Amino acid sequence: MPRIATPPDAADTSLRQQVYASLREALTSGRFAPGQKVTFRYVAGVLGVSLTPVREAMRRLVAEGAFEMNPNRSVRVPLMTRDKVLELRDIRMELEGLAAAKAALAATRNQIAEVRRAAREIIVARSRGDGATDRQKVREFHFAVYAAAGQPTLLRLIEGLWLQTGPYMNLLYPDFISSPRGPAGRQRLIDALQAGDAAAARREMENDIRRALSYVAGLADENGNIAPAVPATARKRRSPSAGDAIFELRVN
Amino acid sequence: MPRIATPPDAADTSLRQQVYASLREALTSGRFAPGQKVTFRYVAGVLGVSLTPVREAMRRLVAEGAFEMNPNRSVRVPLMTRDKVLELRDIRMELEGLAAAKAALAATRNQIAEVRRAAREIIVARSRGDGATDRQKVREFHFAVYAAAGQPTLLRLIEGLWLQTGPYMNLLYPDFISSPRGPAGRQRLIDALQAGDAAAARREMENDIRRALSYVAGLADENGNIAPAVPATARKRRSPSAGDAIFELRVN
DNA sequence: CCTCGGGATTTGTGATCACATTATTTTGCC
DNA sequence: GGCAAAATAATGTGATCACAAATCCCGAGG
Repeated sequence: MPRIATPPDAADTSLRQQVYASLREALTSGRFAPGQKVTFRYVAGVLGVSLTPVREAMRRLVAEGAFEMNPNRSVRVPLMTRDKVLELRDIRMELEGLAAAKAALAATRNQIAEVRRAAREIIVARSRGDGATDRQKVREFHFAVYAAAGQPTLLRLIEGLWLQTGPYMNLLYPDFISSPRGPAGRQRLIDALQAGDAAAARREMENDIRRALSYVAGLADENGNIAPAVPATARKRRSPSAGDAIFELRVN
Repeated sequence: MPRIATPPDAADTSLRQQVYASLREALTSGRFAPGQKVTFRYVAGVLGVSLTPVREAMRRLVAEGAFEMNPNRSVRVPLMTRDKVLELRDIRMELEGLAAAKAALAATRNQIAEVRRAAREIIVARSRGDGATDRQKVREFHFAVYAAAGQPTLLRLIEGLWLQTGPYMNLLYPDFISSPRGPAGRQRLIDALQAGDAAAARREMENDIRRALSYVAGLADENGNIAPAVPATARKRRSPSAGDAIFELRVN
């Protein structure tokens, strides 16, 4: 198996890294509600670690835009607006289009096979109405392409962008996802990778992102807000503890 | 005065933020040598603060790619390779081209005036052979354009990319910079902004970045390395203290 | 019933300490 | 004198504590 662009912190076993991975997982799978307040001590309590690694992990996520911090120091899951979605759409079209174009020029046979496998699994999950697996496989499909581009910095940037749009991608279900244009587009993308046609690969990737995020932008209310804030945080009076099941520390 | 995209941490007076700004300044102005080892305690000693804010600032810079951390836990200024420059070139062409295109559609009269002013100051500095001011004004010119795009996430991404290429931009002096194509290109970019011609603005910006970073990539040696490592760190035996003059804590 | 104030609580920030691991220097042997 | 091994120093990591600012809660006053 050829090695593909491996995240540089693959062997990082520090608590900070585990907390970071846990929060990232929780964010992308939608276990935090938009607008929800998330305190350092709460996370530290649930994960059973001290404040130090939590602070560093959450500060990084703030820097990446996955959390936002008010000037009056409180960390929240960002609310999404139409303008923000449109900005992210245009950025993602550029970067993920670039990655697809590079992948068309650089992908190995095995890497293309990975892409193809993910595409098949999307169809299977979708036929079963399994939205969670569907989303997971869509992610694998995209990142199989991006990994094939062999550009580590580009991959890191794209991961950061997915972290910001991720919690809102479930808004695509079930209405948008039923369109038959998705599978056809993915097939054309695979064909372009196979043929080494960078321009076509870029075009297909751009179209995919444009369609999905334009749809999400269209869900905004008259104020431009999408998926409005949950009624604040269900304030925990008791001290949080492991097993609160919001998320878990992922041990490797 | 119309509001333009203001950095979200404009009013952040925390030590962490000041350390972050100081290190960023030191990196972009080339006060750290590529490959140089930079320890937490060293920075803390020079800036006269404890490890805590230094750790958080440097961890963020590692996440942004401005420092790199070996698995055997030592933080270094990254070495640049031809492949990395070419990857950054292509990413920057996409994102800064996008920003220029957006700026052409959104720039106000005052924002265009800012761009024009920076362009004039580049010419002045260059005629004086003042490389440091030249670099500073080139940066101001570019970011005046990006700010006019009014896209905060895009601006943040571009800042991160400049942080990575910044220390190597002085390699453009004095040979590359003497080309007369730079000023003419900037004028065409200004004209495109004025005319609201997004495609032309994007083209000029892309050409500018392509020329500069392709030149830098061409400076690589036979191993693909650019500006090889300085002879390790001038190891400090005595404990570092304020006034070591490598960089200073910027107090607001 | 709503509004405003004041005290208790929560929460992020920064400093300090202990510890394990890595790096460096010194020592001892051939 | 050269080299390996032990000792010493350096360094990142995580926990804990103190503190100030922000927030929350509750009751007095209208």
